[in-house]
Amino acid sequence: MKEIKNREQLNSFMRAYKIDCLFNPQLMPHLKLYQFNRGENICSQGEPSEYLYVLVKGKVKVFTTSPEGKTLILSFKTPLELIGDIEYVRGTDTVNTVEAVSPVTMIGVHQRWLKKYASEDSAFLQFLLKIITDKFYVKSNSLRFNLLYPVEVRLASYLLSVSFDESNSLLTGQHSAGSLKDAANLIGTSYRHMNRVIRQFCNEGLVDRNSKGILVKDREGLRRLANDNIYE
Amino acid sequence: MKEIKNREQLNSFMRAYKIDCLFNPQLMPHLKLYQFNRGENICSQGEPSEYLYVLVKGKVKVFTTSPEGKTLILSFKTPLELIGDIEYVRGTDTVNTVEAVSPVTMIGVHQRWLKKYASEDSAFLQFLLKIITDKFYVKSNSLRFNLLYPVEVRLASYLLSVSFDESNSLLTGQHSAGSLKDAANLIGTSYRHMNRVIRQFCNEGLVDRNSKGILVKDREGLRRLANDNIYE
DNA sequence: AAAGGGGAAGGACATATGTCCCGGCAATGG
DNA sequence: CCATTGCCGGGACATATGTCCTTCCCCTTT
Repeated sequence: MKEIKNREQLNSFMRAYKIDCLFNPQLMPHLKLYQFNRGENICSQGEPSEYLYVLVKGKVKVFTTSPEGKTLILSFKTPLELIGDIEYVRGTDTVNTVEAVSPVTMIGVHQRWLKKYASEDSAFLQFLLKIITDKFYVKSNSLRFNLLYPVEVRLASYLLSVSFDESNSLLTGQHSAGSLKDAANLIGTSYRHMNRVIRQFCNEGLVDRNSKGILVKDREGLRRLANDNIYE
Repeated sequence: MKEIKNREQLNSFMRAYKIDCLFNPQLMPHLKLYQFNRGENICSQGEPSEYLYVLVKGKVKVFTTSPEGKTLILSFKTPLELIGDIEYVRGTDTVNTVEAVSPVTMIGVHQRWLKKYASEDSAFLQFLLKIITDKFYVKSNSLRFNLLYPVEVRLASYLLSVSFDESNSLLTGQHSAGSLKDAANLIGTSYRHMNRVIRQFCNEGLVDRNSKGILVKDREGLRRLANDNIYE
């Protein structure tokens, strides 16, 4: 993570997403712009939550780790989205880990200033409400999707999510074996079973396997299989 | 549903849950107290959402119906809880069906008055935020639970939820065959498989099967099996 | 170059869950 | 009282997924 000290850029993001009116004047000086590299963690489960972030560019994945050490994917998010909102409202430690899957830009503000200047600000509260409510709605769908569809569909959906960012440009299309292990954990299945499904995808010409990992070949085919993408 | 025209009772509920300060004076005259019978629907998926309800007594179950006609349980709720909050914030039709599983008392207020008198009220907005955020948190856990545990555990959990109300008093302990069919849909499995699991429960002495349906025999045993109850 | 180590893919088997269907029992109507 | 209908429990089989373990390949070390 590194801070981008560019006031003009920060303002232009706020104008682009029409969020400049959400932060009252006293809050403005405490807004900062941050850049995260691909693979970097924005926040980690269990750690104290200090900042509220507004995702304005790039894509992140949100996942949780169970007591037994299994990880489970919760969602992928693209702008406009909030990170750390639940923790801010509940006053708890970070609930889920958030990782950048493409280069990510965020507006960050320390909870201290929000408590001081925004906790009575109805425009800001309404914005929080809207975002959290939408998140809740998405999670409801995700729950349904996960219980109703087999690993095959979830994997297709996962591959689409990590291969393309919010502008739909190809990120890599290439997934190393290491990241595949993650992927298995993330969609809630065993590595073994995932291999089975990958093999099936190879036979169907959807992806290709090489010494480096696997490569997405037929994006449209995957999309057809995934129907509706759960993870975003 | 029937309205209970008892101002004193309404006020005593509000005092008991310390929510009297949430509704500003203009809103007060528009609060009504409603009673729902066991089995009655509070709201139904797809219908326009008009009221925000505050659950102050009893227990409800929340479930969703997929395009293919499968129903899936989302949660059980006990006081203090809101019904219709997501719909109010998003301005959408009812997302999930909510049904009373015990006699239920709710405070209801039409969205029209909320929009008029409460949309800038930061105390009320903060309350909404808190409740919805908690809901979101619970749903995250539920998602994890559903993906990590087999039908056996979910069924035990379900039986506990529908057999006992919020004061933990026994509701019926008896589940008719008809309601079992629902149960299967609700926990996201086939009726056939549920029967298998019930048979297993019988062998283990957890429940008993008779001509009328099944009867919970060993509540503690079920609780042990369910670990942590997902549905509430 | 030979030997060893580590990780990844896939075989073999076990378990969980779904689908189809049949036989029995109870309610209903004649 | 008997025949019909419909629902329910459970058998048989199919499919999805998990677990364990062996084999193979690549890389490092000697």
